[in-house]
Amino acid sequence: MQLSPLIQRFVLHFGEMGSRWGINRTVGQIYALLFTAARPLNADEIAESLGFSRSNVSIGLKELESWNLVRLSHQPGDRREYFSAPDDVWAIFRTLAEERRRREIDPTLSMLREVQLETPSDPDDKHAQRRMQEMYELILLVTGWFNDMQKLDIATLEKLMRLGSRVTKLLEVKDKLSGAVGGKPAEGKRKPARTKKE
Amino acid sequence: MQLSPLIQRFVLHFGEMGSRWGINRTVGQIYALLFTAARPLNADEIAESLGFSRSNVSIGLKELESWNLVRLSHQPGDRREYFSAPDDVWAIFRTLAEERRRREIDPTLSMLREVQLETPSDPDDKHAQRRMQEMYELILLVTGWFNDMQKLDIATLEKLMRLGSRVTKLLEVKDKLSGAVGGKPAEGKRKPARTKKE
DNA sequence: CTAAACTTTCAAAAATTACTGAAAATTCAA
DNA sequence: TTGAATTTTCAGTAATTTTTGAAAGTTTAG
Repeated sequence: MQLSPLIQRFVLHFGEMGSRWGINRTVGQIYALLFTAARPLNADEIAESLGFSRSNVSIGLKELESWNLVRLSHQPGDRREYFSAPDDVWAIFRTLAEERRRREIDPTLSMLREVQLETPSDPDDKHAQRRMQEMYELILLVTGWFNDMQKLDIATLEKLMRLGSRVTKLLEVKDKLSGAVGGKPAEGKRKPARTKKE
Repeated sequence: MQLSPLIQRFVLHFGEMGSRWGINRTVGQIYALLFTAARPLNADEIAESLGFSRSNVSIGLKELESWNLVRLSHQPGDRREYFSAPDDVWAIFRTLAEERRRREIDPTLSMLREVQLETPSDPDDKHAQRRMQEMYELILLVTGWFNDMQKLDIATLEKLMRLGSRVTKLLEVKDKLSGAVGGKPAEGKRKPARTKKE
């Protein structure tokens, strides 16, 4: 299967970017191809289109499966497996974020958690442990937030994103309301929220 | 300089994770060491502590500089350069996010933008182009939001994060208010925002 | 300017990772 | 069961990346 220049360009780009994304060229190209394809493709078609060996494609697809980034399907009267990328780009984004967290963040969090339990042997050690704790808390806060955002349904999430930094206006309103009506009072002194111009 | 077991563990972890983060072992370990160190270190100290060759450390530091992740300083009466990681973990997080966007996302965005200008040659091509556009718009929305969030000052950002998915409550309030008071009317039909339980 | 102190560059070696073709394993229709 | 179709594994090779030591380059005190 000959690739059109349009698709070719996309596929090659993903192959090259692969290294920066922590995946290899084969995997990047396979995914790009599946993403743009109008119908599911089987491993032979992929191998032929991209000029990789059949076994290389097999390994690449395994990798993509482990990332939950491909769907498997079958065609009537054909024993081969057909692969496709999920249609919903939001779903893809979520999967990607989730898997990255699982592989790239969670192991670090456990390490940091365990390291907190050890007893520092000198002042330098104590300092190091404090730094690790700061890192731990930041990661926890950010990933927790990410997690929360991922739980929102798409429509809400999109609304929130389009709101962008104007969300601070809502925060101000909220602070005022909860102050006046007697809801949960905010902790600490409250400065007016401001956006910092970069 | 002998590393304590505590710091050793942290340093080795960062070295190993390096591959998943798209940096190499040397760079990961150097950064981990600087992050935990109670004072700036010079290149020789780093090389000795980690058991890398001096030149390897030099290259690693260059890489970290290109990521804006280290600060340079000098000690009185010493010509050597001393390196340290910024104290503020939030600043580190921002730098990291910014650099990653620049290297990992921006090139893809330009490619997608350019590819939109080409004329698809057949229905498959047309489909591919549509998919690329979906991807483009999603990335644009998400990175734009990220950008906005990065502009907030830390206190506000932290408040927002701790609010988590409860932020939807504010969205509801806002919708009600703007409807009643006659603020900027929301575009399209408005369904009550709901969080989807995963 | 010179020499000592320090840093960077670079070619080559070492280590790691990607890729292939052939063979083994699996699956399923008959 | 058998055997044809298909997928996976794996040992060897190729390509890439990392690391090093030596040499070259830079900076600055005197």
